[in-house]
Amino acid sequence: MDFHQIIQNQLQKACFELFQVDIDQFELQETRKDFEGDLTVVIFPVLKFIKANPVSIGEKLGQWLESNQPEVNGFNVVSGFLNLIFEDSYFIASAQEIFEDQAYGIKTANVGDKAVIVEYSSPNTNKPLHLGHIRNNLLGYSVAEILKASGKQVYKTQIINDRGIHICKSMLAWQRFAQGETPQSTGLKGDKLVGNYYVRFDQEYKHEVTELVTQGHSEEEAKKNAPILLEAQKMLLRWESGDPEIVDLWSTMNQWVYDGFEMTYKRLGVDFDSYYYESETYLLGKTFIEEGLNSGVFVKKEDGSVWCDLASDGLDEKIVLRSDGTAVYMTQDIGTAIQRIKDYPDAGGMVYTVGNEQDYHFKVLFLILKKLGFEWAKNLHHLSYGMVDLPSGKMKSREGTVVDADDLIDEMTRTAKSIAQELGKLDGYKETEKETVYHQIGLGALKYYILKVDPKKRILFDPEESIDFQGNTGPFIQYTYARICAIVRKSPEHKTYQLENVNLEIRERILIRDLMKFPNIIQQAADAYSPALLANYLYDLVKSFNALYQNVAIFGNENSDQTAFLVELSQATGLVIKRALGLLGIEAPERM
RNA sequence: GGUCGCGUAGCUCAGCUGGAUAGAGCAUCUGCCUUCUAAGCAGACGGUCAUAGGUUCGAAUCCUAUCGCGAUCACCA
Repeated sequence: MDFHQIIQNQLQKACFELFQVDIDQFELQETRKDFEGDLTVVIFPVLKFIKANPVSIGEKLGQWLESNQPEVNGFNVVSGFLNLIFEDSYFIASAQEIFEDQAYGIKTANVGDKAVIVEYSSPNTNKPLHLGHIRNNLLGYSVAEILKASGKQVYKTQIINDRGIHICKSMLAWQRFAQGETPQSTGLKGDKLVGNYYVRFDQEYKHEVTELVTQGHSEEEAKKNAPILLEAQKMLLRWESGDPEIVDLWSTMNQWVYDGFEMTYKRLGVDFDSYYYESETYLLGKTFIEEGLNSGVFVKKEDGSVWCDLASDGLDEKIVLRSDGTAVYMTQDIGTAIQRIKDYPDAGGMVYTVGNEQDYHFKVLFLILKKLGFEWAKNLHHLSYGMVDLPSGKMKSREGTVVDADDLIDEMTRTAKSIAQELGKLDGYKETEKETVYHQIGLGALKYYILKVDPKKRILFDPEESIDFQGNTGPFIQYTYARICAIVRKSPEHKTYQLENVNLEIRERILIRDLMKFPNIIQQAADAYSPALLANYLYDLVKSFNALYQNVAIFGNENSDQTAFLVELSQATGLVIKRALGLLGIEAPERM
């Protein structure tokens, strides 16, 4: 049973015995570092029930707990705060439990519980992944891992936008200008190759537009009638009619892109359990429009278009089917959601990792699904995140101001390498081992930098200044883990210690308290869909550890029980750090 | 204009189910490498928590208004 709960119950009992009042909720919080104590009871809320001086109430409750709860060893009252001091043995025993628990903090999924589908990444197939996708991927992956750790079965998936005019643009430019180039012939990653032709299309298009304007056409007209655009539109029609030549080229080029994406995912360390493609799902929603019409959720207008009236929910009307009977974005998303639940019958909800520019869309989508009467519709969550901006402003692919995902990963790895070489770490390692560690550190820096920020806030990313390796950063945490590994490596073989020979100073108590919070933090992070919560906890933990282990000589201490305890405590800390890093998708090198 | 989000130290961010003196890192300055990894530790400097009201024993946190920044409001995706 949770210890806080025990104290809660005891306080209730104490109030009943001492004051004859029944209070079932007390405000408990961790004692602030600058006061003596471990757990604090805030007395003020109690004043509503007991008319007395808060200090005297605190004193009485403190005394009662001290004599009735063995773990409570002492207390003090500062203004309206009752600080409880726990027995050393309570902390030592807790540290030992953590040390021995092979899966500390991680719950395994209950068989009966509903699974969760987490969607993330979901790129277009006409250009390579960039910094924005990196935030999306890291968030989605990490949230999926956190949900798993909180005891849920999770399926990771994505929907790939593999159809539409933008794909045709790349295809057309490739046909015209590539002279049969392939990823194999050029050595380029497939997504980069295709992306180049997307850019090439745009150049050509702009060129044609200016030409038309000089010939005397209006700009608006020119933009609509540039020959290359008209041809791309024709190509889209041929694709839709299933023209084998076009479909063939389409699937070849898409495969190049997928291969390229897969390489980037691998480097990022993210993965998926399944993939959905819009080319296969874009017709799915239509059948449900029919059902919605029958049940009165949707209405058909005279021109044949179908709408959902959300005015009673404070929103406006939303179109769900065009007058020509074709699907819109919303139609597809309705269909895809339903399809996914069919594909994963054990799933009871979904998380969509999509940028905050689509807040309104998802609000509407979830509402419509609810109105259609799906049981799982109440468990849909939009994991909405802010843009990643550059100092120069928004990233714009047309202006060439995007930060490419692969380039960024390379850059981070290179920086890690040069810093490590400067510091003379990793001497005596094989070249391949070094490269692995550089990659781990470079990516650790990037991932932590992005994940530590509250998802809903915008991130300002300065590629020039790159990312720090000092302070509140991934490498700092990885470094601490590596140090712990060194302590364990160099410690005398493990011996058990005599409890009574172990002394706890304030810093040990703080560290153990931090460790004890871990399961709770996972739950909170899962509830809030926020890796940032976990990242910031991790930083606090590492700070606590460093503060302790910089000022304590572990080895060479004549009290060998104390040494054994400190080694065990650092091992327990290492365990939690590694696990927490894992939930953020960050690897923990044992030496760096 | 309507709706939603954000605004905390020079910079990047924590803290937000109301609780003690608002915390870190970077930058600047001062110490600490003959003992487990100095990617570190200890310390100094730095704040009208956008502004103004309100709620109460108590507000960075909740409510209202205002200002600033961003997103969104298509028979686009």
